[in-house]
Amino acid sequence: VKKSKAETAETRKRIVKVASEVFRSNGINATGVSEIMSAVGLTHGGFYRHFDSKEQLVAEACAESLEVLAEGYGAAADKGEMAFLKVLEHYLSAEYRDSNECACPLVANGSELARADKEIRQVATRGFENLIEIIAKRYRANGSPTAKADALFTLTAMIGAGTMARVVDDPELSDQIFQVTRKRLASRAGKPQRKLA
Amino acid sequence: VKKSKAETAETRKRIVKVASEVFRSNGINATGVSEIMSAVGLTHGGFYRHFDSKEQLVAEACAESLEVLAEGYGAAADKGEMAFLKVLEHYLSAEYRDSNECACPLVANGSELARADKEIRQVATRGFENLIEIIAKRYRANGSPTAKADALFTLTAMIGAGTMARVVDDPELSDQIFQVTRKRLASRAGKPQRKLA
DNA sequence: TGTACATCAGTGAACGCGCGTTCACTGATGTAC
DNA sequence: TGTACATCAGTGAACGCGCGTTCACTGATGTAC
Repeated sequence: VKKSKAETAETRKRIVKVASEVFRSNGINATGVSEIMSAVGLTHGGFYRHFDSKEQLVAEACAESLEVLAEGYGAAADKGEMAFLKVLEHYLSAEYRDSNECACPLVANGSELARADKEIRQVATRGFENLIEIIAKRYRANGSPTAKADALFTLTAMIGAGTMARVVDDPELSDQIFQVTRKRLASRAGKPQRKLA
Repeated sequence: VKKSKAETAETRKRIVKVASEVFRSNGINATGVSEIMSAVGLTHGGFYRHFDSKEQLVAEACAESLEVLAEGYGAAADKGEMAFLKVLEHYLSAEYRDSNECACPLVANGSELARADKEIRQVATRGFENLIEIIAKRYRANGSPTAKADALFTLTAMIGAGTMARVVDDPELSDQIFQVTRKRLASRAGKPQRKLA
């Protein structure tokens, strides 16, 4: 049942796309190759026509997630400070958390990625650096003399907040984490000389 | 080969202790019951004389890790601001990261805990709240009117920084994450009116 | 205090299960003439 | 343009393996008399 080259290429992309979603919602170790292939509508045996190993898929899925995230951040950043802040704050909201999606693999899979293969960590690092650059550019446009440091602090703080908001069992505490993080990151977003709220 | 009650109780504690270390270094899903029992010097079969399930052990190991962490934080906090800051900064240092230990399960296992059982998340939440209270008390002593918010922001930002410093493949970038986080958290530690660095 | 017996910590084989991966096979696709 | 053949995407059974958990067994511990 050979498929055309176009179909084959599209199937490969669909596998990566689906994997990026499933890994983020269920975890990397906890997700089997079969589960992904079923979600794509295929059987597991065909997987190795497209990838050398599960690890290769993890790397590509992680890259895909981070690229999509960067597109969103980049588009918002280009629309000015308010639009950008709005996107950041969306990721730090209870509604978004409760949607049971998590666009960011650094939040959804952070501690698994820290123990992953060299190749996977490389991909994660590149994606992280890319996000940092997008955020730093926004801060630079706002006149911050410490834009890269601002960006590093903002993004890592967001990742910590996103992670803990999902760990914590108590919705009120989870909301408080989001609230304080939103408030403090907004107050320093490109305005390094402003007082803390 | 029945053991005395004292021995049995001690064995149980050792299993929890060892598990708390192994889960933090190798991950929760990636660590088998056999691996932990071997590290304790026993065979896997005896595990269920002490615990109902692996999940129960995960919960107790997580609690143990967070209690030990809280003791360290608490002791440092009682010694004044400088001692406390020194401890916080230790956890945000390259030497500590490279020791391949990670005392904090919220960093080491964050994304796994977010998907864990109700009981495990409850334990993690209680441990997190306990840490928040210790940090908030320190900030309160420094005269901050927003001590709990300060503590939430500080700890979640530390968790994000610790996680990303371990994900990232490039030691320089990893060090930058620590550096900026140390600097900014120190500058606002209990001094909410101070300008940003 | 000494003896008889129930308890139960720890052993190691075994359970069913799902994992990542391989493989013989099918049949449509793409290519060479 | 039509035919013959090699390619290869996808199937589904099978591989070895390690997982969490169970269980019959051993023999020292703790208890009842």
